[in-house]
Amino acid sequence: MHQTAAKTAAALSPLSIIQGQSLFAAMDDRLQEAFAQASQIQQLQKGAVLFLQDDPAEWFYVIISGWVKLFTETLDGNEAVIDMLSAGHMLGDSAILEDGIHTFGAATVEPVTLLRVPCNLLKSAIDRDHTVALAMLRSLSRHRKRQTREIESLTLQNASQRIGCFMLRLCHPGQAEPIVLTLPYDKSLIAARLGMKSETFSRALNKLRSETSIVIKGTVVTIPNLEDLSGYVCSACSSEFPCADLG
Amino acid sequence: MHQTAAKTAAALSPLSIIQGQSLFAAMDDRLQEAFAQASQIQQLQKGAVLFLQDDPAEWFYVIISGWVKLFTETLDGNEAVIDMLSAGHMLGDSAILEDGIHTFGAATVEPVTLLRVPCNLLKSAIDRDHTVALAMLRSLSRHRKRQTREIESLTLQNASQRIGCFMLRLCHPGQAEPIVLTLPYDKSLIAARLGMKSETFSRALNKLRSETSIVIKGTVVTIPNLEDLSGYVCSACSSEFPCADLG
DNA sequence: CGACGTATTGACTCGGCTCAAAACCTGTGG
DNA sequence: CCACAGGTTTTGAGCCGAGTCAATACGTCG
Repeated sequence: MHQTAAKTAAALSPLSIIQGQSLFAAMDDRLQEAFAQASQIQQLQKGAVLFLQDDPAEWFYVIISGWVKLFTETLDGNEAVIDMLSAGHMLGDSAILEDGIHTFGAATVEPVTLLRVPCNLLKSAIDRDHTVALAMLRSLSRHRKRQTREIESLTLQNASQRIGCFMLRLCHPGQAEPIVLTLPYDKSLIAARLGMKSETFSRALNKLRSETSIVIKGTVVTIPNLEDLSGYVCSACSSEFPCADLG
Repeated sequence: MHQTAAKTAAALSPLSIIQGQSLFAAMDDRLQEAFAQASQIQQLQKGAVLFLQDDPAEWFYVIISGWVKLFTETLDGNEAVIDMLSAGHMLGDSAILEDGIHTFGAATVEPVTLLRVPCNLLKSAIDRDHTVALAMLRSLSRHRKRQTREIESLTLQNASQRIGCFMLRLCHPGQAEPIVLTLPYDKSLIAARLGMKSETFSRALNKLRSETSIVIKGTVVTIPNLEDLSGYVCSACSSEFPCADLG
């Protein structure tokens, strides 16, 4: 898993990371250099907090390896997991458009490598450079779509369907059956991510097992028949299976 | 309510509507004129469909008066109300960033007056004009914030709290107690908007009545004590009462 | 007054949560 | 190699919130 980071460590420079991000792809070389100069690669342990809700946003982050969770905490101490992000995703950048205040918190859930980039640099790049603003628009829009699906999922799908939906999103379109995949992080985290308790997750998984043909053994999931699963899951959703997951 | 539209009908020109929108505020006069030229004012009956999910997006809309509901329908025939919008709000514009396909449906829930604007005009304005792109970014960002609150609300608040939250958002910050307000649309619609059935709404409203000091009589709500209500509602949320409602 | 649509109430079911106990892993040290 | 400690996952029993279906009340408009 994290060997990926170690293996390619030699090839890892801020510049190369930046060039791999669609947000930066449209920038000219000088601007990319400027970003690379101002950024640092960070290695973090499990459970490290990148920032908290209402913090002033100094940095945003690009994930190089590992999983990061976005969350909010309620006054009475509950936590809602808003999203889980992995390699290649950016986070915290949207604070630029929110008066420079983070509207959610972010923490690692395992050892994570990431690139830390100053917000003000991005802010001025957007203000100055039209192509950057357009790239940011595309990024925000993708985000919006993701969130809309989230709302739909929470309102219309039950626990088992949400779990099935989660698994379908781990499948790549052209894959041949039977599809074998590994759950990307702890079940209790998946549960939180899907807005349920881990006990409920466990039971709902059993139900999914009995209602479809999938097989779960530890963290390994086998899907013998995609149609069977998607039939069960997508009936309570507005779009059918290959419901374009948005990077 | 709708007299507002009738009264000011004389002053209503596409141009004046457009100039009242923050998205268009930054445009120069010529561009505003071009938009006004290409737009039309429409009067619609209750239940009119503006567009459906997956429709190619030809137009987007600015609401002049009345309420419009945004929704998605699942394959098995359920409907989720994503948002309810009223005068001054835009809708359908985000399709520009989604390959020109609407990602939700929109329909009126009462007689509505609106301005219909061609999408391609906005699309090219964003592509060409940096200030327009920035305005669009701000608009999308506001939208994103709204959605995030939605997700939080659905995961963390129970039915009564969501109803209370809905009422708090109808209050204006500086208002003196007791606050008297009128529900903006049918209770069954509010229920759908808050992701619950109308029976549940009715019961949850009773509960809210018994747990706080609010008084409901038909469509009129009286809040004798804001703190009392917000204490009940906001404990299950990440931000406290005057949780900036975003236009 | 009667009729229709909206809102409420009642009785029941079911899904998901809580609390508590057992089972399962995984890594550590003897 | 085994035993054990720590965490994670699963299972069990009971509860509560929200959905369903059906019946009743309310309001408003003709």
